[in-house]
Amino acid sequence: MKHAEESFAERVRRVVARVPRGRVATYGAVAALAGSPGAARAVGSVLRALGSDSDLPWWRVVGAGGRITTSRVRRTAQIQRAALENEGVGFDGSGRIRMERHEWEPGAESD
DNA sequence: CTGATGACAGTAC
DNA sequence: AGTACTGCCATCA
Repeated sequence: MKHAEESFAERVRRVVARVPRGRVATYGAVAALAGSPGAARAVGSVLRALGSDSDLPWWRVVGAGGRITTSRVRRTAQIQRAALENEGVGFDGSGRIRMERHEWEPGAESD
């Protein structure tokens, strides 16, 4: 069935919702999966405007190289890191996520 | 439609 | 390795 023209935000939410627990995806990857490669910044805007009633696992979206970029908005970085560690995501000594271990590979969701 | 903004990304120093 | 600057793209006034 054909869906109506979904906005970029709609597609982003859908992609983020697909990210399995214990895995993370970069903004760039989400943007590409949403159909607009290079729109990483736009992805950030979408996630920022989510809301408290959103069940979207926004914390599974990280910056390039597994860096937490949410520090730009607030102390959200602390919450995000706690949530990720809670899911079993490992960080290295520099506060970066071990992407080699936790980078989400679309299609290969079998763990 | 033009301009400003922003949970980014890549390059330069 | 950390900071600064530029580029890209979607949303908002």
